[in-house]
Amino acid sequence: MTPDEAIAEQLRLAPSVVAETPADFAPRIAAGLDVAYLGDTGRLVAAVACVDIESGQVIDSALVTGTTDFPYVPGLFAYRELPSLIQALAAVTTTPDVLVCDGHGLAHPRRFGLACHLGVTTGIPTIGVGKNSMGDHEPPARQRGSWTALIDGTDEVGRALRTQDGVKPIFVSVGHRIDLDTATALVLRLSRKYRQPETTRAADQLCRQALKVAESHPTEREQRL
DNA sequence: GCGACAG
DNA sequence: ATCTTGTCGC
Repeated sequence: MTPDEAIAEQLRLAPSVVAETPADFAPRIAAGLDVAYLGDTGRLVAAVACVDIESGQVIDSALVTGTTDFPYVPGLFAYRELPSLIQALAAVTTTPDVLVCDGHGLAHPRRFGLACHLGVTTGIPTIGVGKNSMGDHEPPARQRGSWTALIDGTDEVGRALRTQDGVKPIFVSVGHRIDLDTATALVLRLSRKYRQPETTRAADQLCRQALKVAESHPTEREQRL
């Protein structure tokens, strides 16, 4: 698929995002998803970490190695990462109640970031969490839990959320089947001690760990060179 | 036209 | 994302 085709697909899928929380939503397990890359080889590692929301402990996880041919294009992360993330999700034995993804949801130029794509594809309530924003926002108050609106044009596409006192905010947006208030509250709850939620931290750690293993495991073709 | 631009 | 040591602070 070309970038132009990907953009067309995003525009086609964007209307299927549901920004409302199911009536029976009472999440017990949140899954964090992340990807790490091996240089510019196109090889990557995708991780899913299932976290018990109440205790904050990792109860299950999965790792997958894969490759990508799609280039890095801001706004088109899904076409780089989604296939591997779906595989990692399939490899986990636990069924998460909500996904917390590395990257924005509705806080996206076409209102269809990675978190929306992941949510619409899986049907699971999904939240987008980014470390950087594209939209405008006022800095939230210094205290943990304070937030300001994240604006793109005239739309409120997400929130700049302060997860720890005096720490740089993270950016929360709706992925699918959740509302912004619920998403914000859950991300804050998952961010117990650090800037990022435990879900993201756990998935990130798994990826880095796996990267080291992969580096010591050259591909067959690389061995012949 | 030019720069900026989630991971 | 990734390349990278020490260092300032709670």
